[in-house]
Amino acid sequence: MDDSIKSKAAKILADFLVENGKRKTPERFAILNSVYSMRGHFSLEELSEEMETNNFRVSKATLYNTMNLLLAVRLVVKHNIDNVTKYEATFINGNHCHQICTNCGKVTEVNTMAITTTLMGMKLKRFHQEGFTLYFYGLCSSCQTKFKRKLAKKLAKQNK
Amino acid sequence: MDDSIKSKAAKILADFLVENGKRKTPERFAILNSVYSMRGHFSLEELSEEMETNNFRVSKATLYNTMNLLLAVRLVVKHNIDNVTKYEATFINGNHCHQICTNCGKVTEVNTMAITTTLMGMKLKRFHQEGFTLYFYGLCSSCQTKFKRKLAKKLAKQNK
DNA sequence: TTCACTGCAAACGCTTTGCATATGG
DNA sequence: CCATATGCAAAGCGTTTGCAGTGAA
Repeated sequence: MDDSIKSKAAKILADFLVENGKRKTPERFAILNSVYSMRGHFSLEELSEEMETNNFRVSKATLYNTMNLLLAVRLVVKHNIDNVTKYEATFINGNHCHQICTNCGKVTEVNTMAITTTLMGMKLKRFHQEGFTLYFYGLCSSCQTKFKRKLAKKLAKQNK
Repeated sequence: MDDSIKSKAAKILADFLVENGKRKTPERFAILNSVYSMRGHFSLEELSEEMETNNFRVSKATLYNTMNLLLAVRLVVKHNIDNVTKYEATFINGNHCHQICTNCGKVTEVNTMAITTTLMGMKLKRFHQEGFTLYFYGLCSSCQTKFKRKLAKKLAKQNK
């Protein structure tokens, strides 16, 4: 991961902490560092493992507490898909949308610059927007073909 | 709630059940009926209460099971905001977006026809879209003013 | 008649909480 | 110094699971 991104993220966190009268503890920066070492979606457990490979152990309580801080600053986004919680660093990969297959549950990412700029540029009433999360629901390509085959079979049966 | 919407929803469910070799049990239709009697976001518990006022009691297992069916047909959408799960009937109020305040957690709805038509019309690669969910994150108006006051105080202090 | 569905209660696992200890400012 | 954070372990609670009984097809 690009270190300049990491240091930018650390600065954002530091400013936020000072601004809100919170402490700049080593745990918080170590967690942020690990978060920005992860690729794509990750669970708390996976994050914890990443931290241990860096020889930095933190308690679950601290992990949860810190992730909530990172969420508040939007250095991290949280997803809850099929009752599974995953996190994602926001600076990496920037704003992107997710496609979720309602049949098999597969999640894929879509980069849609057009949408991003439209949505980020939106002026909302009585609301100061800082970001967004967008999920598309539907059928992934392999589930589509499954359904087509199923349908074809059914029609063949009817025409017998 | 408009009964024609309820009966349309019931038809969608019935078709889905037949299509997938599932049974048309009274519980499933009673649950759907209650779902479409709710206003806005609701929890499973609130849904359960609504059902009891209709003198129809179902077990939690059945409630969860059925809500998953309704989610699969997209007769219902599930939100998980601040670790709280809420459901919402999709036919009522159609497609709309949510504004979530990252400071106080307040959730408000936005009707943005423009966005809806843009997003629904989007052709996604290797994906057959059937709907979407969009969340805007930022500061609600009252939290904005709070921050402004805080900032003003701070500046006044510095200029002393 | 059969197999999917329901109800019940127990199990599960993620998240929160309380308290003693440690530490940043 | 003291208010905030951390670690640990226990508690909490929404969701899932297993199994026996029920009922739709």
